[in-house]
Amino acid sequence: MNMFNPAHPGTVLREAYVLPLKLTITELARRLDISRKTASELVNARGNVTVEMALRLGKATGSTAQSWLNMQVQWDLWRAKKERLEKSLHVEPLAA
Amino acid sequence: MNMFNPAHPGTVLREAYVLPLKLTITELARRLDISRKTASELVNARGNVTVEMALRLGKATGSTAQSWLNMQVQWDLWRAKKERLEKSLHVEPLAA
DNA sequence: ACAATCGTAACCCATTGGGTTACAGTTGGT
DNA sequence: ACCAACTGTAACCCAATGGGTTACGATTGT
Repeated sequence: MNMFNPAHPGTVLREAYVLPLKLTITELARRLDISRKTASELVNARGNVTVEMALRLGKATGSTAQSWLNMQVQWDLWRAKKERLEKSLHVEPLAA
Repeated sequence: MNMFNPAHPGTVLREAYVLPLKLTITELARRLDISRKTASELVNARGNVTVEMALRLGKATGSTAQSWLNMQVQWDLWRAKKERLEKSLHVEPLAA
């Protein structure tokens, strides 16, 4: 469970849309109505997919905002696992 | 699709754990190893479930961090829909 | 009744999403 | 071959936010 390195949502965006459609960062930014900086960060797997960005991506790709946010969640959890973050938390069970 | 008002993850936490187990905010904070303030905000449906908080909740409840983050995502999307956020975004489709 | 404990407001700080600007590299037209 | 237009990104800045500490009024128990 949760075994494989999930793709960053920005990577999915690049491989499924930007590259096949030969979109430039500038054109992507224009379509999504965001700055070129934000577009650049996104497709280069820096920066995260926020709720608003997920809505933009859903609208622009015809898929759901859900799916983009889920990718982000998978990515975050994978990164947390790599950093052994969970083990570092000193948490006690709630049920007695 | 996405029809009903989802519960805030903090509300789920309260109704499924805090109330039945008669946990105080103070005790909850102690178990999760967070401040009382953060615990209070969480169970009162203010504040969001971050990745780290989801890991804490997963550990403390025996469920997955995933499920807590999914609740947060549902909540966020629901709120965005209520605020008609999606319609306010001027986005053009990526596919020509 | 008073000491301890409770939940929360006030305040502060570090992080971060995202825009604007600046800039070096590339492209295309003449 | 040159120069104007455009590309992607780094530098910088600001607003929003997660979260801790402290302060404080309310509640509890002995």
